[in-house]
Amino acid sequence: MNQRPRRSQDERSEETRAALHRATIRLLLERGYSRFTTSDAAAAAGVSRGALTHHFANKEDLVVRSVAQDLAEVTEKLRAFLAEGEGRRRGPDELVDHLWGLMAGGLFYVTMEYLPEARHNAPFRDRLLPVVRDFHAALDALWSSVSRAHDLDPAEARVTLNATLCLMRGMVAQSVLKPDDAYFAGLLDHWKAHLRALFATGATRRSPAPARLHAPPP
Amino acid sequence: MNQRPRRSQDERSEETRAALHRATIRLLLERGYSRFTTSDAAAAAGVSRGALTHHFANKEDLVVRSVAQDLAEVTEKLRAFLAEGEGRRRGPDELVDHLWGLMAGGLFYVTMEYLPEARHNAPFRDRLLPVVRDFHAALDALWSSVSRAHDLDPAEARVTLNATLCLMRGMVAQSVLKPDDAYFAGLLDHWKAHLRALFATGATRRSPAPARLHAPPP
DNA sequence: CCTTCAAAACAGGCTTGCCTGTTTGTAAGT
DNA sequence: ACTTACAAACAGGCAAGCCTGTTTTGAAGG
Repeated sequence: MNQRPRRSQDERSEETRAALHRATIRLLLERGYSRFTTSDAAAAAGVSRGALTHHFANKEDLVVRSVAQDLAEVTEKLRAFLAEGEGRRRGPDELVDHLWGLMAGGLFYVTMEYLPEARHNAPFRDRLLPVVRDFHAALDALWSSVSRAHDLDPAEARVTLNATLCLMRGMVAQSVLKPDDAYFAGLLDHWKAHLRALFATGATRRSPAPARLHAPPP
Repeated sequence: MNQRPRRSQDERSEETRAALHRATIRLLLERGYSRFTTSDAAAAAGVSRGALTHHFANKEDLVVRSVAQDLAEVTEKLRAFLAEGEGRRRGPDELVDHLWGLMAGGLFYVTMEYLPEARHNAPFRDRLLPVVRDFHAALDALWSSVSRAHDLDPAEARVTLNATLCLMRGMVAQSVLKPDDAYFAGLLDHWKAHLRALFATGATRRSPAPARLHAPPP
């Protein structure tokens, strides 16, 4: 029937692992961590459970490496988006929309699946920590490029853009039990206005941003 | 030995249910939903598993009613905090600190435990929806009282304070895999400055807040 | 006041299904 | 030939729901 091309061992392994990575992320998104079984992962990837156990030490190992792979791909997509708009001085609105598409499009739903496990499973968390550390480092590097492109104070921009992601994480979490698109659109509009103000002032080094005009009460 | 006072049926039931509610929230916080078993809940509450099954139809029922109870208590605590500072015109810093204490002190960790289950278990979600709807309604009512006390535009204040909670949700989520207190302190400072600016301008009805000074790019 | 009895509250064992890690067996590459 | 990649059966554990008894309470009747 299907005349299989002769693949090298490395190719076979790589294809099997990649298929399992994809299946794992997809199943985490669609069914959640508690319903995610290694049998389902193998079936969804089109390989046997034996193949899975051969390539991954255990369930945690499969999830950690799948998440690492996924985050690397997300980083690359975001880098490409920012690089693409490098010359044409895009405003913050498009950045917000793109980040929201990323987060609400699955990234943070997957994150919400493994966070509880990470919180209660120390070995799992310890393996995940360097993965997300690298991800956050990559984000900070991207935020630096944004601050350079828009002449913003780098430290200020980093805080602001990290706050943007935190806001979106909270929104995605809330969206699970609050089916109200207008509410979230309103929050995004509010935030876009805030960012436009910060971007427009330039917020150059040492100059006080508008949000800092008022000293704390005595 | 211990001469038990004769309790009415209602008292017995209420005490048993309350003990199970408390144990459920505590175990969700400490061990997570996936590790949360009805046996553990009964043991932690000091009652038998039979007592649990008598008062709660199933595991979901126990969790939903425990969460509802917990959210009601949180609402009451927050209401008391706001009422207490009604006269003395507290600034937004104290509100942020109080909300952060609430969220990071357990509230959102518990939420993160049942959100994934709610996302994939439709009956569970359907039972949870009215519970959180009431909670959000109570919050909006509290935000209204804040906007009244500080002469803020009610709609603007509602969006801002809901954004505050979303930001904190995202921060708490991130804190699971980012052990960096300085990072979160920086985000909170940033947000406090933002709120101080909004509160100081008064942001009376129809008057443009500072964040709205700049029109979107053409 | 005391007895009686039904209903609610409680206690604990059983069982079935499922999922993980392991082991043993087979085929494909080098 | 020998190692790696894959396949499938096995064994152990665990938790939810169910089911069968036991105790406590409340109310009515004598």
